Amino acid sequence: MDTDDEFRISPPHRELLDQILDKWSLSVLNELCERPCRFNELRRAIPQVTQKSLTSTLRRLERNGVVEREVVSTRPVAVRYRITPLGKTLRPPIDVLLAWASQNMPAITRAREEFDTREEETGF
Amino acid sequence: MDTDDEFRISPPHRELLDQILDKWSLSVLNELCERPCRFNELRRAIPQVTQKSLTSTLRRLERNGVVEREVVSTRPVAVRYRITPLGKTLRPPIDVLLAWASQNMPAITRAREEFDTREEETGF
DNA sequence: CAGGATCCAACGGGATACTG
DNA sequence: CAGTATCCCGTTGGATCCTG
Repeated sequence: MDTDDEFRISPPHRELLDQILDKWSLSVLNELCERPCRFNELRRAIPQVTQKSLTSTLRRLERNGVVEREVVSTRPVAVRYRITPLGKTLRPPIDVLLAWASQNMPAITRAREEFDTREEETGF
Repeated sequence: MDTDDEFRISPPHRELLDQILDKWSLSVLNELCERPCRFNELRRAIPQVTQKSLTSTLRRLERNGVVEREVVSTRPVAVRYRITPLGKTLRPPIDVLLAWASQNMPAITRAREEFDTREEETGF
């Protein structure tokens, strides 16, 4: 009876999604899907991200095995980030999600406007 | 040439995903996909959520048009939350995502362990 | 029952300065 | 170049008390 009552989304799943779908991860993955990038290339590609956030995002993605970090020992050092095979498998789910977002953005915008005007009338 | 260089994920998409894939939204949507629920039913169904977080989550989902709020004027009042047609269209994308998570959880767990032990060796 | 209001601690994220 | 280290602040989230 309690078979799936405790089931839900499960904290591990939740945590995983948090780590991979967070603010900058999608942009980074998007970028790395097209080509390997160096640190500052990524910064330029995603202008709004700060160095700190980019660093922690990359670390997180690396830890979860979807991004790979390769240090080229030149002078000065170069670091090359690339997507892993595991990381590539993320494309389809993400694309499905983004497709959903694109398709339903108009409906959602309308819903928001309705909601907001309803709030104004009621709230005041 | 700069055709899709500025493209990326677009803030609206990003914001949308933030509002719908956040910590509690998935659990709530999951619950409401099965049946309409009252406020305290949801609290019981998702024990870890606080009243405050549940309230704001429901408001957000309502504003985005994926959840509907119906007030039944009894004594005391009852409030019934249900998923909207738009909300139902979220199922497939979410399921794809969760399927990915389930399938790759082992690989990810391994990646994390490897990363963490590598860190220990290097860090210290 | 279904929240609103408030207080507070923790965390993420930005800005800045510095390093191998 | 690719970060690390610090400071700082705004937002998030929990806990608690209160209400129509």
